[in-house]
Amino acid sequence: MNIYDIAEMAGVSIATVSRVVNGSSKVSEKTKNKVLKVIEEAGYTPNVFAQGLGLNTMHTIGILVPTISDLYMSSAVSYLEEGLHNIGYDCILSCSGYHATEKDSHLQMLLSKRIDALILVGSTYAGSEDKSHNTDYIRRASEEIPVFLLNGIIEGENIYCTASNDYQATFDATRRLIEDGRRRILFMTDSRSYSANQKKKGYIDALAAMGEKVDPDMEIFIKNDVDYVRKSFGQYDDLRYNAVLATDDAMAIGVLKYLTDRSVAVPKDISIIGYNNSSLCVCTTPELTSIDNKVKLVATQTIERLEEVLHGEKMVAGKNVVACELIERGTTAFSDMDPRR
Amino acid sequence: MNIYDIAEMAGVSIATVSRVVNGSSKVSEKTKNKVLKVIEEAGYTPNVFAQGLGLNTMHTIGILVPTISDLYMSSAVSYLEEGLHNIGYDCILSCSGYHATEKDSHLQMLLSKRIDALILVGSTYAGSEDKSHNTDYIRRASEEIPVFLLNGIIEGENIYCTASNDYQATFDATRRLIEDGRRRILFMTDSRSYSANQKKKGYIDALAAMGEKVDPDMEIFIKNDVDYVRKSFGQYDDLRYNAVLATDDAMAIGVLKYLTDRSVAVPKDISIIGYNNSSLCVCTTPELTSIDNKVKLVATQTIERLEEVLHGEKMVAGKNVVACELIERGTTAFSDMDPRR
DNA sequence: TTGTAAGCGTTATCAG
DNA sequence: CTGATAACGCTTACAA
Repeated sequence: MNIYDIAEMAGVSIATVSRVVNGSSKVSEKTKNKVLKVIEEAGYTPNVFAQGLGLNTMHTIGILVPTISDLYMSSAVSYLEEGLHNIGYDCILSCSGYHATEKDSHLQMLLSKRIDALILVGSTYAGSEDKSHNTDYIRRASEEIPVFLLNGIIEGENIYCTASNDYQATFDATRRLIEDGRRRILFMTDSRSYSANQKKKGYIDALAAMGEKVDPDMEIFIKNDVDYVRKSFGQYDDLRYNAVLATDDAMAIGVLKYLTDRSVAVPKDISIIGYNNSSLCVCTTPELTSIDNKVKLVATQTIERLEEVLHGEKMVAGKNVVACELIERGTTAFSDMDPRR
Repeated sequence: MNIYDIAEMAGVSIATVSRVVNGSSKVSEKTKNKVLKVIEEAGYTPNVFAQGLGLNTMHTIGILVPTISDLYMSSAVSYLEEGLHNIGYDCILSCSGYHATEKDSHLQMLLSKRIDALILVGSTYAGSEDKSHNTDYIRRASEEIPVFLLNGIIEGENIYCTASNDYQATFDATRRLIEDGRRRILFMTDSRSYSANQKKKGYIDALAAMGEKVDPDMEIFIKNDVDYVRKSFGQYDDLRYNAVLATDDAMAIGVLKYLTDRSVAVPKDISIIGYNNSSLCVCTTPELTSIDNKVKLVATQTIERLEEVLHGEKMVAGKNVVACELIERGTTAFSDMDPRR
């Protein structure tokens, strides 16, 4: 069942059928209805491969994500998919893991599918200061199609970034803790990604701004896993911390669990702040205070930029930043003297 | 840069280039190397649209899921994507929501992309006894391409199902609770999907098998949301339940939160069992006992069946069932008298 | 408004 | 082993 069959049945040429299918205006109402009726009855669907060949697009967007089995990523992809669907694009999903060579090969696979644009989800694709993972492969991709980074920043032609302001978020959170009398703040992270670096910078700058000394021992690199953190956290006892700022909720919960096991009072003796404001936060006791990095907003704005770029708009902002919000729950108890309350 | 360019540069015909690209054996080592070198230097990549047109496939699998923003679904998709990638398929993801018309339209969108097979994730696609959502649209899809259900069962030609044995799981869990002296077991669900029905049946049959009376009031239909359950659960106080069996972890956690707020002792006075064994389970205090429905195994087996079917194997099992496992944590305290321990 | 015909870039069937 | 050449099913100037 192809366009020739329809043309014959309707007694018109294939060009006319094509025009009807594509909603071209230059078809008389009469023939249009005739053709539509035949299409309907025959149950005809255009062959997208042939369409793709002719138009050089299949209206497909590639989404690359380290793993979809992560609350932040799956949430982001959920919003992205919805937005793309609304503007008539399908999305092909690829999970690359965190390893550089895998990221590259998955990206190549996506590019070979002739996608119209590429969305990279998560700051793991934004490289970091130590050149351990570089971003050349992304730049190369951007020579072929527009590349959108969700929660990462790379400067470059045809690269469009939307990220939450993680620097400001940790800066504010750290200052808030210090103002509340917590001066020994543990900073926990599991990554050297762009985002992780921003968070760390915010933490350090806030310490400095508040006149506190920056102690490298207070920066902890650890696996982002509740059980792992819970079981291994004893090694940090002698740091005599009274607050914890984690770059992911699961780490924070690991600490909370550890402290609860040891009957340490949270938040009375130790305050804990997580990151992402995931659904895990409301499960713990006490519930976890967390920084909401506004994944919905970031995803929505990514789609808006994408739509602009794909519609050929010039002058689309290459960089977009969204403010985070501290969601206070039971693992912190800030005094009401804070100016922002 | 197309096959003609390469052919010219290499001084061969396009047929030869095509053979080299597709690794056909009938090319001399010499010309093969010559062509490969030219391809390498030119950075040529075959146009997948043209390939698709010729071969009538782009090696793409459609994955339909109600939402990717759900721990079970995202975990399933994660395993599916990995498996598909390994056997050379890309996946195009579509999130349909739970509404019948949307499910149908998203499925049509996927079919129109000429995918090689369709995977439906989650029992929401398997319909239910009340004909509120029917499964005709799935049957129709199966006339065009093989359809794979992950965690749902529909009988039919060209439909292949892999599901966890939810019936047995709730049957065993219920019996276990009764044997432990918990005779007033609340059953909570948020759905009338195939899977939800199986779970309910297991619960009811176990009650009957153990000589307990089945009280319809003990079956609670409620939203699967921690906060919602927590805030609204007071209305069930007079049911005087001493155990809760929920069809999803979030619901179970809502109850746990409610009971903790009211200082009810869990598991001493009330036992709680969740479902899915999600990452939420280890976050609560006490941690949540949950039924592990083996999403990894189900996904892996789905991919195995898919590979068989796509490789043209006849006699592929249309129905596959995987056993669940009760993961005991802090919200239950079964006595050691239980025969299975 | 409609039709004709030339691409789009492959694969695959034949001959040679 | 290699090369012409005909599909594959559509879009789109260009004619009419």
